Amino acid sequence: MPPATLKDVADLARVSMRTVSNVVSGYEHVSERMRQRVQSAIDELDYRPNLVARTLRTGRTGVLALVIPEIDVPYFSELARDVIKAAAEIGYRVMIDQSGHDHERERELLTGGDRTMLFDGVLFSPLVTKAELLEMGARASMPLVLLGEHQFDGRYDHVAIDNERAAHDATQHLIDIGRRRIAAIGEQPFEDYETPHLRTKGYLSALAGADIEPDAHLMRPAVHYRRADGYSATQQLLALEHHPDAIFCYSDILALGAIKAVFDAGLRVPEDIAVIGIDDVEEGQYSRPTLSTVSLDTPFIAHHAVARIAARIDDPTTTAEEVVAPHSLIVRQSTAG
Amino acid sequence: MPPATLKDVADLARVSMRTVSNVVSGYEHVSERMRQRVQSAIDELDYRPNLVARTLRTGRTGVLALVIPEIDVPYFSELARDVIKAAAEIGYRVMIDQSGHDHERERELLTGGDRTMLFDGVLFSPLVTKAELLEMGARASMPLVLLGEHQFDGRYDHVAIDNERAAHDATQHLIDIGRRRIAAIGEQPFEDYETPHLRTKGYLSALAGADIEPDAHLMRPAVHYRRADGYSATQQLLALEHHPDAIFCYSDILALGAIKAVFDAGLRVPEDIAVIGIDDVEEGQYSRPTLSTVSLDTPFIAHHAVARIAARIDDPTTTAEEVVAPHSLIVRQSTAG
DNA sequence: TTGTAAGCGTTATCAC
DNA sequence: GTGATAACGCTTACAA
Repeated sequence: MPPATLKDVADLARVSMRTVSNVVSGYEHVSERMRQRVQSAIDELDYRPNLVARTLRTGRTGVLALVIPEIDVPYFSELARDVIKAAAEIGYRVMIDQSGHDHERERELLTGGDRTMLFDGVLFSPLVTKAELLEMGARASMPLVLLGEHQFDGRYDHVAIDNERAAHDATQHLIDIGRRRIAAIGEQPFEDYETPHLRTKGYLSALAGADIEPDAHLMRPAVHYRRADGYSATQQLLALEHHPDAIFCYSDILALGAIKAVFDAGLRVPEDIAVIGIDDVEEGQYSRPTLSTVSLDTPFIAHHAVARIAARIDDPTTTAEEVVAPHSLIVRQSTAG
Repeated sequence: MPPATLKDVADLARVSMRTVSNVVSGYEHVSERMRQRVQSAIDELDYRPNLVARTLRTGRTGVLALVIPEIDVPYFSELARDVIKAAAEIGYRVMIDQSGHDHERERELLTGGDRTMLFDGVLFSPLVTKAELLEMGARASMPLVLLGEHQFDGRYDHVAIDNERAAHDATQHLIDIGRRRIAAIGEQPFEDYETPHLRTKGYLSALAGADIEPDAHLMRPAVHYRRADGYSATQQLLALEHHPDAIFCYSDILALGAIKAVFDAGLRVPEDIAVIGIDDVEEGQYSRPTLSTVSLDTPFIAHHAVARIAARIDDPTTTAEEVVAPHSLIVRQSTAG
């Protein structure tokens, strides 16, 4: 037996489809008697509105896309959790799309690609470069909020931390505990991503403030921000004639990989090398040593991102806003002493 | 300017909508001249088929739902990654739904809830009890594949490891390295979930095989399978007069929480207490000590689950299959020696 | 307050 | 091989 339709309900209740629709969508001006009659027909047939038909008619799907590089990177899965929660609170569902570090795929997702109209808006945690982003802006047909990026040109809504200050704070903390040979892992020299650049800027400004000469050997790139990348970058640092006495990693799991590399080399964290990350993922509270980090307040980010996209869906002409999410230094064992 | 429709393309190419549709969907019997003419009109208008309209007509959305308790639990985010990948390979997209340990929400998701017809099938990693599952079966209107559960009654497709044997293997390994007071964390005594029960069964059978008397004090429940649950359960084990010399945890992050509790109490892993988990999440390769575990082959699980659901969508009458995923013991530092 | 009917963009059934 | 046209199930002017 196929699912009941609006018409079936109307026939059973002996009213018009219009009236049933009114009842279903909670329209105000329906007499109580009608409402009862219709409701019992709905119950009897176990009627559920067909969302696809509704969407075709209204143009609204009630679905948001969350585009992230990889769902199994803890920061993104924790962000996804918060976004799904925030979206549910205002009646949206979330479809997660993995860009998988693939620029082509990102572009496709943003410009609509082969899946037009499957969602009302996009929350986008991009890997794209500045140039690509601008180019896409021209084609993107959908409400868009950028997460984590800080490219304010008045065209997109943004929700991000102050990356430069966050990196500065982390580096400053390492200086404050007396470290001088401070390495940085996470720059992406061959890409025009804004986030790593801003973090490098913050790292360098903190060094400058302490009159520490930056050393190019201590700045290691990381193609992706995964544990293995932090591990191998740290191995290279340890192979230097003078290894660093501290490492600032541009993500927590990069830092967790770094810590393992330090111990595998027979050195200790934090005694020989202090390590700090960014993100404050739960894993860092259980690692040994526990991980010092810069906390990003993902619930805040998720809440504001969803609020912005909802506003933009309701009124596409609303002026773009830039929301700066708070961050805070969290000192744990990996930088103790 | 609103997006171009099939009709716009037809008008521009001076052909009927039928012909355009044929070209778009790659129908065979279209003359090359027609195809060219239509294609250039498509390009000129930057036409993209409206998936919602197509769905309304065909009844297929091309979307699968993946229902899991929490996306930010590593096992689930890694599973999600593999499911998304496997689904993409055969043209499906995935919408992730968090049940959040909420039975009511699970039921709603399964019976269609308020979101009928938004996806073609459901991949369900359930927390529901046996009784609920059977009850739902009656109402569920959608193709369904169960992940991780092992309730074979011929009604649902299942993809799962042999939970009992996996637990047996883990426990046996602890016995093999000479441990006798072997604790288990993860039973859920107040719930009728099958997975924990099966693991407990495997744990007990391994003990029995080694003539070790089970000790109720060494079997600690865990409401959820998060790090904090493993941590607190282990604290309770350590408070016993005779603490265990090994702990088998029903998930990896439970085990990671357990390891932290052991060290925080001034004891060592594996010297004082060996620890093993189940799942083989990446985090366990970077923890200190690295985590022994039972590996689940999530790509296998994802691949077969997606294949089954696709088969069931194509033919709802196909007989339910039970796919048993392979598992393998992985010995790392946390049980060395 | 309720009924009638047009139309959202496709695909599919019929003819030709 | 191609063209007209009727659904798919819903919302919403427009009427009554």
